[in-house]
Amino acid sequence: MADRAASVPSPDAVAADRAPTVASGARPRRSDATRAAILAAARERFAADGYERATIRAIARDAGIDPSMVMRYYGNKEGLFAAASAIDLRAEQLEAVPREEMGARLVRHFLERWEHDETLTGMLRVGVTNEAGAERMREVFRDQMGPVIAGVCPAPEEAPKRAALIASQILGMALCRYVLHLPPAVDLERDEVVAWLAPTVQRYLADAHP
Amino acid sequence: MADRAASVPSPDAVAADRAPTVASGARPRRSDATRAAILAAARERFAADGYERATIRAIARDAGIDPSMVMRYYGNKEGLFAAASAIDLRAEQLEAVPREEMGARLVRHFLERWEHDETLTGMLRVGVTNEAGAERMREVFRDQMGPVIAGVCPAPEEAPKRAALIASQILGMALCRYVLHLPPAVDLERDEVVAWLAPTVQRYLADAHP
DNA sequence: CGTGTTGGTCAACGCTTGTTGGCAAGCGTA
DNA sequence: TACGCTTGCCAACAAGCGTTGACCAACACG
Repeated sequence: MADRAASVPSPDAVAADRAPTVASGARPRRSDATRAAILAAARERFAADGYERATIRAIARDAGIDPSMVMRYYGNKEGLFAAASAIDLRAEQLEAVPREEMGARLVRHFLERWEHDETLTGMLRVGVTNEAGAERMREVFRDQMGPVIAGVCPAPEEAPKRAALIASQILGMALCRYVLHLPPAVDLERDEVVAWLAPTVQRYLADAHP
Repeated sequence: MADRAASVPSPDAVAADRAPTVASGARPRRSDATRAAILAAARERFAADGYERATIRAIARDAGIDPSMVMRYYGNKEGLFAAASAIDLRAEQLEAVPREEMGARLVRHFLERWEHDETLTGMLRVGVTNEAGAERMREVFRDQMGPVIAGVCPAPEEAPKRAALIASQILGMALCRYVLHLPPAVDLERDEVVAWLAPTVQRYLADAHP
C-alpha cells in the first residue's frame, strides 16, 4: 500500500498527485485512465447531485469500474471530493487588466469559467450542505480570488471586504442562473449579464464607501 | 384516515392546513402541539443540514416523538418539506415605499427576514440540491418577490428580469454570509451591507439599461 | 521462467434510511 | 359504561449507503 490515498488528504495534494494529462515527474501508471475516469464521473455527479446523493456506487458505475476501486485510489468519499474539487480559477488572466476594465472582465471571466467547468457548480452544490465543501470554497475564495482583488484594490486593507462583496454578486448570479434555474436569470444573454453586473463589481472594487 | 397528508401535497395547502397558532375554522386538535413541534424541528434541521442529512428520525427525536408520527401527519418526507418550507416574505411591508428608497429598504428587509427566520436558510440549503426545493424557491420568487418589484418598476415588462438581478445580489449575499460563512462577509455590519448593496439594487430596479 | 507488483472484481459487513402495520392507551360522546 | 376515533409507541421491513478483505488476471522484471 503506497502513501497515496491518505486518511484525510489535502485537496491540492491529492489533485496534484496523479494528473494523467500533465507530464509529471513520476512515470505514468496503467491505472491513470481509470483514475481520470473516476474523477470525471465524480465531478459530474457532485455537480448534478451534491455530496450526499452523489454516491460512490453511482460514480463507479459512471466510470465503468467497481466501487472498491474508488476507495483504493482516493481513500474514502471525503478524499474523493477533495480530489474532485481541485480547481483553477485561472485568475492570473486578470492580473494585467487595467482597473477601469476590471469589473466587466471579472464578470465575463467567471461566467465563462462557470459554463465550461462543472467543478464550480459542484463546489457550490456541495459547499451549501457540507462543511468540507464550504471550507473548500472559502479556501478558493481566499487563495485565488483574494490576490487578484488585492492587486487592483486601491486600499489593500479593504481588499477582503471588497472581494466578499464581489463574490456575493458573482456567486449570487451563478446560483440563480446555473443552480436554481430562476427563469428570468436563465433567459438573460451572457452579454446582458455582463452589462448589468460589471458596474456593480466595478463599484465594489474601487469606489469610495457609499 | 383523513384527507390530510396526501401523497404529494402542495406546500401552501399543507401549510395552511393545520396552523396551531392561527385561529382557523376547524376546532383545535390535541395533536396540534405535536404537529407544531415536528414543523419547528423540521425547519431547524432542514436549515442546518439540507434535505438529505435532515433525517426524519433526527427531526422526530428533536420533536420528542416517534418517527412514524411524522409520516402520519405529513405523509412522507417530501410532504414534510412542503409544509416546512411555507414562508411569508412579508413583502407587503414594501408596497408603499417610494421608489428612490426601495433599494435600501429591500436590502434591509431581506437581511432582517434572513436573520429572524431560518426557513429561508432551509429553503436555500435544500433548493441547491433538491429539485422540489428549487421549485419552491422559484415559486416564492415569482409569487412574493415578483409583484413587489413589478409595483415599483418603471417598465412592467422588464420586471421579471430586474427582479432576477435583484435576487442574484440579495441571495448571493445571503449565501456568502449565512450559508458559506465567508469570513469578510460575516464580519460586515448589517448597516454596512445595506450601504453597499442598496445602490446596486436601486440600479437594478429602476435605472436604464447600462 | 518464476516471482512480486499492480489493476480489477466479487461478495459481504454493519449501519442508516424512509416507510409500514399492529397494538395499546386516552379521550369524547352517547 | 361502552364504543369509536385519536394519539402515540414499537418492531420490523426492504433498500441503499460507505467500506472492507479475499481473490484472480495481467503485467514487469530478475
